Amino acid sequence: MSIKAGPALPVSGDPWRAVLDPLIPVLEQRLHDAGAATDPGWVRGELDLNEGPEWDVAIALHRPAKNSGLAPESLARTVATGFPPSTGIARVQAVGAYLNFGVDGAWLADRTLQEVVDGGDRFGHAAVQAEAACVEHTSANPTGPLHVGRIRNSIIGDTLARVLRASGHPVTTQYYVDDVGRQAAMITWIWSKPPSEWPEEIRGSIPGARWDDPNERADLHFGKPYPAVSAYLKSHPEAATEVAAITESLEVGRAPARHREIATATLDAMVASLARIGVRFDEFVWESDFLVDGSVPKVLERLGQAAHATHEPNGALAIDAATYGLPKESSKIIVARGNGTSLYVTRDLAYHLSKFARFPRVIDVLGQDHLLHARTLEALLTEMGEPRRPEFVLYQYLTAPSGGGMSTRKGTAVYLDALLDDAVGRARTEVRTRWPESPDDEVDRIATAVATGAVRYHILRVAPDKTVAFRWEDALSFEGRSGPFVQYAYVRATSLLKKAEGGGGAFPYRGAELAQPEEQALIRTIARWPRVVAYAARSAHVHAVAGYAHDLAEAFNRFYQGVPVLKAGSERSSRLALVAASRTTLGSVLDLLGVPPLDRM
RNA sequence: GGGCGUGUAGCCUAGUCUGGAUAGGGCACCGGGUUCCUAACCCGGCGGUCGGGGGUUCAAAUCCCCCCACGCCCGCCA
Repeated sequence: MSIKAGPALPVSGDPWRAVLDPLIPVLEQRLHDAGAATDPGWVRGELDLNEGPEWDVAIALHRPAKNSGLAPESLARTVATGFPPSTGIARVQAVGAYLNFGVDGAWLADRTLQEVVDGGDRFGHAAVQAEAACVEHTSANPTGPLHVGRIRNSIIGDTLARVLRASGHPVTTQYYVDDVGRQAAMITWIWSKPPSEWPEEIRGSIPGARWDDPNERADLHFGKPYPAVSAYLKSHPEAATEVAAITESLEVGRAPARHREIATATLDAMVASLARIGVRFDEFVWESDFLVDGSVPKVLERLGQAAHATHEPNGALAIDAATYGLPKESSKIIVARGNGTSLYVTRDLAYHLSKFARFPRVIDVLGQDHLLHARTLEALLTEMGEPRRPEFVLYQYLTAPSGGGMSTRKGTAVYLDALLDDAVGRARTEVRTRWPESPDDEVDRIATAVATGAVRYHILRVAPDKTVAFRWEDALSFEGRSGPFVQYAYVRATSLLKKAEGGGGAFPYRGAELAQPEEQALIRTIARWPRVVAYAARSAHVHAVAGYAHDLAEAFNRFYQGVPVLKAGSERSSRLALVAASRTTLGSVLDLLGVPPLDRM
């Protein structure tokens, strides 16, 4: 199951609306006159873009024919015969039980180019402001470098934020930093003494490089002993007790000296990795804040008085999970330990209350392994009498090349930085063969953008609820359905416009001059963009944007291949206008995907 | 055992919510294309029991039921 983000406002500048809106009542009237009245809204729901060899818009008439006892084929013929003129419609034909409408290509070209000129970079974006939204994503514990298994969260979250912004929502992105859980406590525990005093099992297990290299990045440095510590604690209860003591000290706001420093340094390094692929955060919310400001104790107080609260023999506070049908074997949700300290879900509750106080819409990007946590959170919100709910966007993890999850402990993790380094290296080789004379920093600039585009697109092209196995050769692909493919189309358009010396870039056009099949196909693809934005925002299916990006780039490449522009005759200006519109739309698409645009590559 | 998710050509994938015409792409493979705007491209070919079975329907990849396979989750971890 996947839980989708809610509705988005309709976007502006949709050329198809200018066709469909007036066509619908006409069609309804025709059906009525033919003796096949339809339910209100039926035509609007069924009539949609449905491209065929000779048509753009189609509707199947089986249903109204059946309801009225007519033969579908004859109904289609009756309705098609003598169909009155309608905006943008050039042809109406009945094919079997289908009614097909062909759009006037010149009209659509004029309309679409005008929309792009009017909208500019905001073509396809919402014209009105929607409610403020908070998108929480990534939120990985600051206990070591980010690996690729988690990166889907960051890229989907970042892209969703971009898509929602385009559809009119002022968006705040948040990274929820768990600095008070057991994992953070483990890091603090081991680093609270010099490595020379570490247990041999931990010190000896760190392979290769020095663990005390002061020049090492903080996430690698502080995270290095983590897997060994985790294993060590399982067989050393006295050490586990020490870690528990740290957890308790965090709970009351008395963190050990270096605790925050380590967490901050580690987080900074992780965020720096994400910045390489254009993922940025508006706010970092520290879990400890909710302990310090007293909101967690308040949550516990409310839960203690809740209808299904039970007190365990050792003093732990629980809520009866059976009431909510949660698949908990214990059928209890523990919200406070026997020693009175809070748990992740309790603190998350406080966090969500704080989000509800600020944002009309609250969206959480979560790995599907957190589904039960999401359900638990909802159950506890109900228990507290809180009516509001976050919207969850769930995704499956990327698995390791060997199959199975990526795990630092098992050594199956592929780190984000390693992936990016490889991608940049490969891209550099490609760029160098094309631009042997360019200076190194220029080659690096292009290679970095290409690598970023490849990696982001590789993640975004697949629906989030699909489990995908990470494979280097796929992630580093620069051809076919890839980020660089889209970047390349943008480069071609940019280069063309540069050579055309358009100055302000405003080229007079006449839609009637854009009649080549490649031109018409490209125009139809551009015209679809506003609907793609609206759909992606409504459904939280950001992969629809990636799919569209390929369609648009492909349509442009075919046009580029088949239709001369600079050497064209009287159509030159119109074609340049189409190139400019393509570039604007491609730029907008790249922006929403977070794939960097390039002027050459 | 229960919950959730996934299953579409050799490999990857869109479409499934909201049933509709010949199931779209990409990789790989085979064959073409550059005196011309960047060949990270374009054109053609090859390749499909939409996991299996039943059902509903004029019509099923799509909806319903059963089954199979794989992944994740079911902690006083996060």
